[in-house]
Amino acid sequence: MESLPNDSDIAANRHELGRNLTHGMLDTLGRAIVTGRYEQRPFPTEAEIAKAHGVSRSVTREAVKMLTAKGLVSARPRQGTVVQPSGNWNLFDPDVLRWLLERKFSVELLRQFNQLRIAIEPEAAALAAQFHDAEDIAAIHAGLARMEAAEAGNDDPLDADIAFHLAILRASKNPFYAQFQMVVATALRTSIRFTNRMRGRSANIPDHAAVADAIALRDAAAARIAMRRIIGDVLELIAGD
Amino acid sequence: MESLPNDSDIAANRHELGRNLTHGMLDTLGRAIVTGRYEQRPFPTEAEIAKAHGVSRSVTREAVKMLTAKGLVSARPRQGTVVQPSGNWNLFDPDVLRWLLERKFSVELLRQFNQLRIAIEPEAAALAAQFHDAEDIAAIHAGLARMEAAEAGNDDPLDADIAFHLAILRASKNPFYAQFQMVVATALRTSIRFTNRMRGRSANIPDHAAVADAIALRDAAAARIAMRRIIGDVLELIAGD
DNA sequence: ATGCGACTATTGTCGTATAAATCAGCCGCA
DNA sequence: TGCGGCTGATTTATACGACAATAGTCGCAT
Repeated sequence: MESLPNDSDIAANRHELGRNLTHGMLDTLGRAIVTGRYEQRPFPTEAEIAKAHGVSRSVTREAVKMLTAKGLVSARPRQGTVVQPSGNWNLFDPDVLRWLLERKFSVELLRQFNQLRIAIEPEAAALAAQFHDAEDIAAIHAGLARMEAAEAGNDDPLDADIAFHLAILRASKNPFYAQFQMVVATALRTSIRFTNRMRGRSANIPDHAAVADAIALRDAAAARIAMRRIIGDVLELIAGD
Repeated sequence: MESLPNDSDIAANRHELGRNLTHGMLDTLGRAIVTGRYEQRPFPTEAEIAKAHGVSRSVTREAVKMLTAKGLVSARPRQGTVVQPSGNWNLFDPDVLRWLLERKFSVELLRQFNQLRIAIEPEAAALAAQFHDAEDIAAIHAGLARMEAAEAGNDDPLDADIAFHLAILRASKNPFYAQFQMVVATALRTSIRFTNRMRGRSANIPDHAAVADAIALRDAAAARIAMRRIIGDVLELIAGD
């Protein structure tokens, strides 16, 4: 039932993801996979994809290779390209996470993600308390200041909240924790619609200030507890909906 | 100083990573990048890579595209391919992590990794205590049994230890925690040489048994504490060297 | 001196051709 | 009939060659 692509299809694809045809294909295929479009029907062959989207097989192959690198598919001669079980997907790849949250959003997924945050961020705060430098403290306080400004309507509450949490992850001085900057930013940003619907949603400034203070005082235990309270509140909000 | 490839170079590349030419190139380039070979000199152009390794530009391009997908490089016309700052690398990609640990191993990296584990695994144990099913308990006990067998020389201690920890991550029933299975397995396996050099290295069976018992009894707090002790010990071992 | 345009190096895209892998089905033999 | 190898078809893997698009760079003209 696939018709030959017309000019508008091609044009849409060409500008789909800013960059180039390959990235457009990557985005299109990635979204299709995470939304489960190929759970029943088999994944199309390279030739079919190329024809259906009006691009060359080279472009298709490079997009499929990127999906392979992210763990979404695996390709073997004669057998074709097959979608991997979701357990093999690299959930910490920003693209994969974005596709999941944008296209397959669910409260369950949001809950599971915050269960991860409650492991990561309190420990990151504890590490930040130990290893931060002046620059980190400045960034954390800047984030806090932006949250206060947002409270008064002079800044974006989400961006401010994100900036605060990212500054702490960075201050941990541990590349594995720093890695979560992208993950947390992506997830917070895509889940904003949900959390906003839930309430007027002004983040708890005193709790955030408590974290910042504990870090500045190099009190790792207090920082851990304070951060745990922040994310614990979010979790309760989600669970108790 | 790059000479034209000879037949043995090509043959070596062809069988380098089991799969195919593209994966061989991916592995070669990935290792070169994480070892910092291109920190001073610029990253070669596609044409240069293709010629230097005796493969076509198609293969080169697909390998570079996979590196792009993992965040190691970024390519723009006329400017060429440039290595991204290591903060942009996807450290939770099994390939990237393996390259890092195999080729750039350091005690510092091992310490930072276990700082991550001490955040993840205790919380995973707590979740496992809440959400495990019979199958999970069986897997955890199987891992424990293998560790005891290894103690007596009847099994591989590392494999047994890994199996135990992976079973708990899986039992958390949270895909984000399950994601760390590959990461933990990769890191433990590649760091075995170091940990073995450090001591006769028989894992602390009673501590592991305590975790298993707490999970089986659905005592989340106890499971968290017990797991934290296990990894805390590892961290002390590393820090106090 | 400065701005504009031509040049050029590099990735982006395309099409085609051939190789290799592997599965299904056929054919022959016992 | 049953089994095993052979053959063909399908799909990815690899290769090559060409041109387009893009973006620095350099030089020229004003």
